[in-house]
Formats: sequence, C-alpha cells, structure tokens
Amino acid sequence: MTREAEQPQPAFGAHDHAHCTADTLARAEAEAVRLGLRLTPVRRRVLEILLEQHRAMGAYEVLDRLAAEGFGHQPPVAYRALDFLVDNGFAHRVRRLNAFAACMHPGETHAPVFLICRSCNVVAEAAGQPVRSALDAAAAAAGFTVERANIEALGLCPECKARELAS
Amino acid sequence: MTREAEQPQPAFGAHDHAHCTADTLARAEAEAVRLGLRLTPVRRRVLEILLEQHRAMGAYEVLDRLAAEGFGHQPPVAYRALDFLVDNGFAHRVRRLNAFAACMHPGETHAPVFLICRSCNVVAEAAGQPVRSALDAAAAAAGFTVERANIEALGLCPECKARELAS
DNA sequence: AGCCGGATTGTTACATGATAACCTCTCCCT
DNA sequence: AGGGAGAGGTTATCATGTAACAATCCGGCT
Repeated sequence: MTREAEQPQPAFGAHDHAHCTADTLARAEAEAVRLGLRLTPVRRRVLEILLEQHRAMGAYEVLDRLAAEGFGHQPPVAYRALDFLVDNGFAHRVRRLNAFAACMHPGETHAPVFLICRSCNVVAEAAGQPVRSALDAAAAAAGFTVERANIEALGLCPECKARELAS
Repeated sequence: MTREAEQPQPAFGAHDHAHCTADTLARAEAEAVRLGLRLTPVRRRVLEILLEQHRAMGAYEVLDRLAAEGFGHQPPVAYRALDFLVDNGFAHRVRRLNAFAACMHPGETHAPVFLICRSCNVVAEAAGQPVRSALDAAAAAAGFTVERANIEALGLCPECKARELAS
C-alpha cells in the first residue's frame, strides 16, 4: 500500500473548495470556543491539513506534513491531535481505510455515513440520520444502547459507475 | 493491549452454544458446496475456531491456535483463510476491533450490524436489513452504489447497562 | 509576582496488524 | 507425461497504533 494514495476528486462533483474549507474551519473554531476546547496549533494545523486535502488521510501521512512544518516527528503527535479532533466531532475516522477525514459539519448533531469508491478512492460524507435511526432501532431490539457508530459503504461513485458502463 | 482478550459471554444472554456452533458449521458447509468453494482443512478449522469462541478474534490469535495444531506459523496462513471466509460470507470483519467473527447466518443474504459493548467487549451480530435499506437510500441520493457495507456500533450491552445503573 | 497542577507536546521504544514475493505441492485436465 | 491453477507454506518487511516518560505551557490561586 502506498502512503500517498491518489484521490484526485474532492468529493462527488466539483465545488468551491477554498470557500468550503475556510467556512468549515470557522465553524469548527466557533464550536471549540462553545465547548471550551483548546484548538491548539498542532490540532488546528491537522484540521487544516485534512480540510485542504479534502480526503481521507492516514495518520502517518498527516505526520509527515506536521514534521515538515516543524512540529513533532513521532506518531503520537499525529495520533493525539487526530484523536482529539475525532473525539470532539471535528473529524471522523474511516476505519476501512485506516484513515481520517475532516468533518464537514462540525457542531451539527449528525450521523456520518461514508461512501468510499473502490475505483477512485474518493470518500464522501453523506447524511445518515435515517440510517442512524434504523441502527438505533435494531440495537434497541437487542437491548443495546448505541453511543458511537461507524457506518461505511464500499462501492462505486457516480463518475466511476459511468466509466464502467461506458467500457 | 493483550493478545488474549477477555470476552466471557458468547453474546447477549445465554444460549445452546454447542448446538448453534454445529448448526452454523453445517450450514456453512452446505453453502460452500452450493457455491463450488473448497472448504479446505485450514479454512474449515479457522471457521470452527471462530465458532467455538463465538466472539471477535484477532488474526494473530487465530494464527496461534492454528500453529498449535500443526498448521503454518506465519501470518499469511491465518489471513488467507480469514480473507476467504470473509469474501465468501462465512465470516465478518469487525474493523473497530481489527478482528474477525464467524457469520451466524451463512448463505442468507443479510446486512450484518455489529453491536460492540465498550465495557465487556462482547460483539453481537444483529439483523440489519432496515439499516442497510436506509444506507442504500442515502447512498442512492448521492448517486453512489453500495457493494459492501460495514455497520458497527459501540455502546453498552444490556448486562453492562444494568450494572452501570446499579452502581 | 510566584507557585501549583493539569493539560499539552515532545521523546524513545515497542506492540500489533497486514502484505509482498517466492517456493512447493497437489489435483485435474489434456 | 506435461502443465496450469489453486492452496498453503516460508522469509522478510511494511504499516498502523500505543505505552511510558520528560519537558513545557498555561490558567488560577495566594
């Protein structure tokens, strides 16, 4: 597995990335203040990196960027910042890829669903409220209380599907 | 983290484990025949081990058992057998735990949902058809086609919930 | 100001999880 | 007999994630 995966597209379809990045970062900062959390330089920088790339990144890939910018060079530096972001809803962990992605909706209560294209590796965060409700119901039937959930789907994004049909 | 995790209970509540194990194995064998798949000694033994334990096991934990029984001693031996079982629906991968668990319903088309207790580590496989439907709908809204899904929930099982309330 | 204590960030070292590449064997088909 | 596919064994290595400890920062208190 290469450390630098190729994930050309930011999501399904184009968008104003500069705007969405700045906007999400601003909302994350407001949210940190609201919750009394400290968005320190490393943490903030990690979030920025995830937002800039707008894709799922491995911890070591993030670490390489941090190290190049004068932060620590050891794995815990990246993992701690990433764990902080995940624990507080600023980022998500995509387990299927052993990777992390910035949350596009910090502050909003939401149940992220990740759609991972097996062809181009793009990862999209979809709204999963109905999925989460169904999950809660299934769990409740077993007497189980859900605290956190990972919902990830592997398949084909619209672009790659079209390409497969064409060939 | 220890390699031999303690997971005393087989699932939520007691059950006739000997029976469910034998039964599931028999169904898996029938299914292998139906699909023209070779359930070779290693593969079969791995499935048995997963069924006996009736819990999520790490690949290296399975490997230790195989090695002790005269099979190969190297990781690929375990990973290949586990991958075979997962690819063909005889077992599932629980990504949050980096572990594998026997499928309790081989052959039936089903969308497994894993309920993982954060207190006692028990893993239960719940029926997730409605969850999967909701997921398919969410994906379709983005033009995405789901091929495989991982749906995992972390929370409290009934027993541990009762224990927390009591204390 | 000066001090305390917890949170943060850095380090070293290591544990754990997963694969690549290659070789041999067996079975089955021609 | 020859040969190819599939399975399972090996060695070696890579990738991912943590434990434990030290130094430092920072806010609150006297």
